[in-house]
Formats: sequence, structure tokens, C-alpha cells
Amino acid sequence: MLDDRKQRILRAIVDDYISTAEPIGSRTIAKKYSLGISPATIRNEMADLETLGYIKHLHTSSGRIPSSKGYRFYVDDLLTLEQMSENEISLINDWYATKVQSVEEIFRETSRILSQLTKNISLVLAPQLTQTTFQYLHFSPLNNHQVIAIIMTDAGFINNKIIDIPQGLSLSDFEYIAKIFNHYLKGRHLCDINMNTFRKLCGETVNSTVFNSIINIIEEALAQDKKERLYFGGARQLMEQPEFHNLDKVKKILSMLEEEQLLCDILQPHRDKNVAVTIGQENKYNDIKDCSIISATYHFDGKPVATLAILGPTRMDYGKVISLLKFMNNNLANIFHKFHL
Amino acid sequence: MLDDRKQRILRAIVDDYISTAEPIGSRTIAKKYSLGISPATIRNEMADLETLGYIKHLHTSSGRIPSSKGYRFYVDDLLTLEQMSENEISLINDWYATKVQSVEEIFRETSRILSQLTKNISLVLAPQLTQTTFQYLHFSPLNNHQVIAIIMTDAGFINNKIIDIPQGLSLSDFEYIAKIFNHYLKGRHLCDINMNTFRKLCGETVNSTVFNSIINIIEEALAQDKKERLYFGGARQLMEQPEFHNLDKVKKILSMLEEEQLLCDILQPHRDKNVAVTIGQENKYNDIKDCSIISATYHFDGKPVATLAILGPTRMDYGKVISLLKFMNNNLANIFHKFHL
DNA sequence: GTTAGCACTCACCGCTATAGAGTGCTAACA
DNA sequence: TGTTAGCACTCTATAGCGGTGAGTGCTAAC
Repeated sequence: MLDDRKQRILRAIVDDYISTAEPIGSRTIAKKYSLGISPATIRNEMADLETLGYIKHLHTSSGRIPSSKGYRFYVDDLLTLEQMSENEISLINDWYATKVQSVEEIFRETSRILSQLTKNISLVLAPQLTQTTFQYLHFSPLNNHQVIAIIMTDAGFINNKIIDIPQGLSLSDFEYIAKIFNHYLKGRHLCDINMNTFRKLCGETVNSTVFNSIINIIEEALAQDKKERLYFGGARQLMEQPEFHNLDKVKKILSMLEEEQLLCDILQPHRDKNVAVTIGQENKYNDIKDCSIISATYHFDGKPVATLAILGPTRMDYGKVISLLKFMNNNLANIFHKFHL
Repeated sequence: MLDDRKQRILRAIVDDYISTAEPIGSRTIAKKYSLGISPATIRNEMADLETLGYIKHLHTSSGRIPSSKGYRFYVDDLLTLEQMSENEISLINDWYATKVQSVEEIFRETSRILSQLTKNISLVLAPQLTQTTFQYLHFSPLNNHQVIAIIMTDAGFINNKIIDIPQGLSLSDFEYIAKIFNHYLKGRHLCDINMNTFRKLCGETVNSTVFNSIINIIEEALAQDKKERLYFGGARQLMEQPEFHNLDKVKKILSMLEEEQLLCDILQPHRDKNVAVTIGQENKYNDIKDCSIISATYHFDGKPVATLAILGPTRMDYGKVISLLKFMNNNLANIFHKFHL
């Protein structure tokens, strides 16, 4: 464990590096932070901190920067969270009020706000379709050979899928099935919707050929929707960060953002916890070993529902990001709490 | 008008610059393109072409690059469009087949394909909500104080809006209105839906207080949806282009992409024409005076419906982009033709 | 244990020299 | 008269070379 003076020096180094993005030397620490000790003493302590792995050198004569271990200690033991200011809170609420008209927009706007306020990449992972519960189904004719299936789930998510009408079936067959769905299946998990539950719930009273075809179609459509819904943003903001004044890094991150599945995988281990912080080298994926990810997950009924996350350089303002994520998470919880009533 | 030899030299310069992104000199032209004349002659011709404004110098001792006027001549008089290869066509059709399940996804996927194949920014402008015609309305309860309005329009677009239930109204009031809507308003332009048309169509048989409130709510919701739907992509691909190996330029473009309204304005003059090409300096907006925009607009019933566009450096492969856009536009037309039957 | 002093390291900046690509001009040639 | 070879000239890009300054580690004195 670090003694008090080492902790204060480490905090100064991390704080300074987070705000300036420049390696810091002993003289500067002594001048800027009134620790009551001389540069030489700080130098000795810094040498110790380096041996212990909390800070590192870029080259012999450069100042020190925190290592992943240093940030980890900072986050776990040195960080004191600030409250969000009234100002920021009302700004955020205004944004939601003016821009949001549907559930999808809640998520989109949440992502926008997060990247806007943190200057980092924001990720918002909404529940997989099959993890939500069924509310309402409607088939609307599109033309002679296709209908659109509109499915609404518990939290107000609307899905629509174009479906080819198979030979021998008519729109009225679809309408009939929709009635049965709406009557028997409300409140059931979409992943449970298959022939078996169906038969159990409505017995054998239904015309089973028509039935089979349509259920199959629906099962198939749902199966294709395995991927989670991911909203993200902030590529432009990220470019403001000095560590991304480098085209290759920006390219790497942009490429990563296009691989939704990869992002979902990266966020997956974060979904159980309430607030999770993964710092630099702790990341599993090589491309983001100089980045940190902070996330907050909104749970309902003990299950993770939506995950908000920030992805940015290890040198991010952990205090600010964590309190913002906590706030936004609660905010989302409030919004969704209404829906689950 | 340029004589034949000047045209051949100009074509060589443009072709070469498009493929290499490097200024080209007389010696290189003589070596690479068998024009049967010596570098010195080419030099003389190039001096003429420069005086005429078709090509320019970056500095005294650099090779020549085409000017906007040069590109314009190239596009209007020198360009021969290639056919898309069978290979590309089947690739594109596969992409559509595997990824598209709803109308929104048609547009999203179109944008993805365009940027993927051209390595430039793609823009897809779908019709404004109020320009489409009404097909179907449904109110679905979300919780005790809110309903979700689901509106489907002619081309299979599904919109949903969260609506607060006003004091004194119940879900059944909404359901009642939905019935009337579905009965009387099918096929009407959404911008025509207001109290007046309503009264005209269904007379005074309806309870007018309930009525007024709900129509107002719907009018309001529609009014907020003035913006066109814009799908875009390709920021990552654009970074592959040598002219965007420059952070400031990338930032400028990314910022522009976040201003949807600006993009819509930029595309607006393109919407009347079938295929439109705007080259470099011809652009109205300063930030893209070193870019070109090529667009194709799909018309139905004489009106522009969807516009596909490519935004990239003036040094873009005009031949390839134009034929791709034409192909994609026809493809979209095929898809939508089905819906408008 | 703390601090002042000092030699040492290394990125960064500005300067100069050099190479190379390309031009414009002139004079010779068909 | 149009075409070409030759040559001096221009300008960029690159490499090399001190000088500067921030920062370190070590030593010796307090």
C-alpha cells in the first residue's frame, strides 16, 4: 500500500495528466501542487512509484505519466466523485424534452448527450429483441405479396419487418393470427414464442396449417434479430482529444465502431455490474489497450436492461465520466420505470 | 473547344490524377500514355491547357492537376461509363437479401453499400414524413399516462411517437380516433391531415372535444417531424483517400455530417434532376469546395422520392460512381415499384 | 530524511545542403 | 510551322546537424 505522500504525488500526476495530456516532471508538481516538499524529494518518490509500476516514462528525460495500474489505484482509492451541477442537469433534461418522441430516440439522444459532454465515444446497448416481452402485433398490407409485421414490446420498442405472403395464405390469415397473438401472448418473452407455447396457450382450436406457416415466419424473423441494438456516437468529439490527433488511431476506432458485434462483446462483461471501469491494459482487445471503458447498467427485475458506456483514452476524466454515467443511468431508469408500471 | 490532342492529354491527366492522387508531369504522361508525342510537345500543350483553365499548378515545379473546369469537361465530354460487372451486381443483391428486413433497413443498407464500394461518403435522403401518404394508425398503450402512436405510410415507413394522454381522455378515445383515421384517411398525404380535411371527410358525427384534442396532438407530432430522413455513412472509408490524410479535413467533414439540415440543403438542388454532378468550386458551401457531389434521384409519379448521393474529393472516380449510382437508383426503383402497386 | 547541485539524456526546433521532379525557354530539326 | 532535344531554373521534400530546454538520477551536504 502506498503511504500518504506517495498517494498525494500520484494523485497530482494523474490529475495533471488528465487535464493537460502532457507528461509531468518533479519541478512542475512542486510548483503547481502545494505538497510542501522539494522537487528532489518528489523525484525520489517518483522513482519509487515507477518501480512499483504506478507511473512510467516515455523516454529517459521525459516527465512521468500514469500507467494502467496508476489509473486503477486512482479510480479505486483516490477518486472523489463530484455532483453534477444544476446547470448540467437542466441542460440534459431540456435536451430530452425537445428531441425525444419515441423510445428509439431516447437511446439515440442518450448516446448523443454522453459523447457531447465527455468528448469521448458513447455506447448505448439496448436489450435484445428476444429478451423483451411481447405487447402487440399487427400486420399491415404493403402490396399484393408482402405484409409488414409491426411488433411492439414492453418498453415501447417498435419493430417492423417486411414479410412475404406465402402461396395460399391471405392477409386475413395474418390478421387472424395477430388477434390470437394479442390475446394470448401479451407479456410473454419473445424468445418463448414458438409452436410449443402457442399450442399450450390456445389449444388445437386453430387451423394448424395456416398457423404453422405463419408462426414459422415469425420465429424466423425473430431469429434474424439476434443482435442487440447498439447506439453510438462521438467520433468527431474523440478527435478533439490529443491522443487521437493521429489518423491511424482514429481509423482503428472508426473501424471498430463499425463492428457492432465486437462492441457488444466488449460491453458484455460490463452488463452484470452496476458501474464497471476497465482501464487500458486491462482490456481484452488489443486495439483498445490504450483506452478505458466506463459503463453503467440499468437493471430491472434483477436483469440487466440497458448499458451506457464511455470509451475514450485512458487519460479520461474518470470522476466526471462516472458521475455523468450514474446520473444518466438513473435518468433512464426513471424514464423506463414509467413504462414498466 | 479543345482540339483532339488537347482532349487526349486532358483525359490522361485526369485519369492519372484520379488513380494516383499525384500531380503528373509531361515526361510521365509521355511514358505512361502512348500519345505518340514527346514530353516537350506535351509541355507546350499543358501550358495551353493551363492558360485555358483546365489544369493547374500547385507550385512552379510541380506537375499539373485538373481544375474544377477540367473535371467538368472530363465529366461532360470525355467520360465513357462502364457497365457494372456481373460480380458486383450479384454481390449487391446478396447484401440486400441478407441484411434487409424493413424499409428503414433498405435505406441504411443502400448507404452502406454506396460508401463501401466508392470509399466516399454516401448520403441517402428519404422522403419527408409529411410528403408520404397515410396508410394505417394504431395507438398502443404504454402505461397509464402514455400511448404510442404507430403510423405507417405508403412506402412501408413505420413511425412511432410517444404521446401523453391528456386529462379526461382514455385509451378508448384514441382507439376510436384511430378507427376513423384508418377508415377515412387512407391514401391521403400526411401534410393534409388537419381539422379541416377531417371535418370535411367525416362530418360532424364525432364527439368534437375529444376529437379536437387528439387531432391537435397528432398535428403537433407530425409538425415536429419536418426534417427529412437522412442516412449516411463512409467516414471511415473516406479516411483511406489521400486528400483526407489530414485531421482538420476529416474533422470538418465529420462536423458537417452531424448537421443533418445542412446536408439536406446541400442535396436539395439535386433532387429535381435524375443524375446531378457538382464539382469542387461549383459547390455553394465553402467547406466542400474541394469536394464533388454526385447524386441520383428516384422519381415516382413525377415527384422526387429518394435521393442517393456520393460526397468525396473532387478527385473521385466519376465514371464508376455515376454508374454505381444509376444502378443503385434503378435497384431502389424496382424495390419501391412493388410497394406503390 | 530532505534538499541543492550537477552532469547527463533526449525530444524538439530551426538551419542548411542536397536530391529530384518538373517547368519554360531556346535552338535545331523534319 | 509544328515538333523535339537540351539546359538552366524553381521549388519541394528529406536528411543531417547543432542548440535549447525540460527533466532525470546521483551525490554530497544539511
